[in-house]
Amino acid sequence: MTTKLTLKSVAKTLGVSTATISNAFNRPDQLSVALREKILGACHELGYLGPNKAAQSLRTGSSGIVAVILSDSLEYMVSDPVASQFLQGVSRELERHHLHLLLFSGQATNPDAISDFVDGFICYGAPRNTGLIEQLRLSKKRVLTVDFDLPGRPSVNIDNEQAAFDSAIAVLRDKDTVAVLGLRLIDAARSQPVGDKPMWDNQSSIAHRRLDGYLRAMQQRGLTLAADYLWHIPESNQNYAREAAKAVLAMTPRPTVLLCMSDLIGLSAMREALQLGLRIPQDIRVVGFDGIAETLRYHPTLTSVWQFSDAKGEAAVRAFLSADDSSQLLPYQLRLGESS
Amino acid sequence: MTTKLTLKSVAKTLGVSTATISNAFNRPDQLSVALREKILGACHELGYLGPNKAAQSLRTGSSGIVAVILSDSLEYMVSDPVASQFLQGVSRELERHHLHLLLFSGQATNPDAISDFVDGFICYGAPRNTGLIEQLRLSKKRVLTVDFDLPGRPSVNIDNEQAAFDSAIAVLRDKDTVAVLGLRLIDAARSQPVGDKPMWDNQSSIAHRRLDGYLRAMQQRGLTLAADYLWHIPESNQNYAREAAKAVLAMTPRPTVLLCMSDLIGLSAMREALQLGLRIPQDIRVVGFDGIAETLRYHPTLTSVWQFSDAKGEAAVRAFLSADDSSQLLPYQLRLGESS
DNA sequence: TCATATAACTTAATGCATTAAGATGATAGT
DNA sequence: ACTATCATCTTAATGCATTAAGTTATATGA
Repeated sequence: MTTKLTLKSVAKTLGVSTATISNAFNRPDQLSVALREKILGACHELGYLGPNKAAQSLRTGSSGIVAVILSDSLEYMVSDPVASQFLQGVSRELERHHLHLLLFSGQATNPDAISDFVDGFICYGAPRNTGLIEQLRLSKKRVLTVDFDLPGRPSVNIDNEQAAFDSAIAVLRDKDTVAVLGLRLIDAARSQPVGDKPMWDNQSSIAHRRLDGYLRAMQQRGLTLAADYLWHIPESNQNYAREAAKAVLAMTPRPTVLLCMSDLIGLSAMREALQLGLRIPQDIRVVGFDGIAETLRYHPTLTSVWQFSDAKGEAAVRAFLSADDSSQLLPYQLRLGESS
Repeated sequence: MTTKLTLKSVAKTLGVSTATISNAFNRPDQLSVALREKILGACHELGYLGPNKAAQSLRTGSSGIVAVILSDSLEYMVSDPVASQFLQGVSRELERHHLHLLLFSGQATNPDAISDFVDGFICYGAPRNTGLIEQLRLSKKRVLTVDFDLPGRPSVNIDNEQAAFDSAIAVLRDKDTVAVLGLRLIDAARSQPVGDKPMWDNQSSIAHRRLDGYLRAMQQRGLTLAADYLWHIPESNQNYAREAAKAVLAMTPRPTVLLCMSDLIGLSAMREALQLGLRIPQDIRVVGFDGIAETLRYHPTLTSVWQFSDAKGEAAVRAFLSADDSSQLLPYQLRLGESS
């Protein structure tokens, strides 16, 4: 049985001190080139792959791993094009810095369980789980939030209110009947009109910021949002969206404009409208949000706010790594499509 | 400035030994109930969340984190329905055991970098990167492979050869002209006929096992596979698949059967065939592989081998956690659709 | 009453590494 | 020739916890 390989055992084998082996791996300037090469060669021979990272992390307080917490379930996130774009950006930028990505869902996993293994958290989307928010608030590690705010923590976001305003103002006309297909406005698992149910977390959620923007644009056009024309959709997915679109399109008077809080919702709404024999944009205009590639392949193309989620992922990592604790707003772009 | 919270500092504060604090968290039977509750209460007060996991992991050699290595890039995996199904299963089963999932791509990340933080590796799909294979072979941690074999390591898989045979034999008739749209058969970045280029890793790759199954079925029907009718597709995605399908359908004689190594390829091939005005299954029959939900929504529905990737993910985790080092073959199911 | 078992804690060795401070010998400057 | 400097390596304190073995005090039994 070969003895376990550690700094100590390797040092003894080579007849040098542990400090020297450590320096050979971490601080080349601390020893002669000849000895360093001899050591690294011998380590390779022996099969010693370098200092144990857990010990290293314990000693130095840094592990090179960044945790990305997804507000929704991993399963959902992985299938949502916006989130997966964001993840691509994060992953790319982390790789550039030779850091590793620990991905997990805030639904099921407890950050405390892994907090000691990571250098910090990038938290994507406002968690519904208030316990999680509390843990992040109290965490001693660096925490960066994306698409929502946490008191005292830096964040990366776009100006959702202004972006929503821009997209709505570009589409709305006098006399329009407007319906809003909103994302996660209340605490309900099915698509339904918001009615007078208590809204979720008015402060920081992107959905409410967007709603504010829509309402401001409507106000400016002299329009009001009728009671049942504001819909809650629990997740940005086709089934929930279709359900809502179908119901909204059946209402009297029928909306002439659908303001949708995601492109996936927008696309579903358009499909539903076409199925009913409505013409776009003559009978009904549709506005999305996010900017996903699928909207370009589909006809009519969807008017939407493009927010470049992959760049957002990269920006999030850079903000996470910087010492700067201020929050930043990223640029977005309104792109008019055939849907309006 | 409040002092750093550690076992030691908490122990001093409470006037007990570090061992007792440790036992309060890990071995309740080692101390009186009263003291334990007093300790846990005090820790909560102080904001001490429990023993540092890095130190714990260093001492005990176990961290509660399982790494899942994806042979392809994270970006791709996340968008492939088969892989994402698998991941769902893995994630679900890990959560049941209160373990955490560290997800990363074998392309960009070095397992050695995180090896010390995890309890082992579940490796999904044969990596092209031979360095990675070597690292996994040499790893001191537990390694379980899925969809390929590594000498001396347990694996989870289906019988790809037999499954491919079953699907082909159910569709093939005498006088058929057969084309195979294969996945990752050679080392090339574009879709192309395999020709006489050297095949990739004949031993364990699922693609070659499937090819063997197709060929055995053809042989049994008295058919042979003509030279340019075996195609390589670099990745299971729409663009690559369409390219290949378009080329294959333009060949003379035109194939009457397309054996496709994934459902995504099968769907793309059907779209291409319909676009050319061909009737399915009268003019051309198509067979897929994997079993993804999208094939049920599409018409004609695709004949395919269903392999229940989410159950495979769960099985992989169970096999990983068990002490059993033997490999296991999971059941699959041939489902005939309108495409044959 | 005294030996013995048990419950409840503590001591101290250990896991694997980092790093400031110290030791040693060679080189250089005057 | 003597001191200052530098390169090169070692010593030893430290990070945060686990756990076998040891210590007390209390309970049990004859």
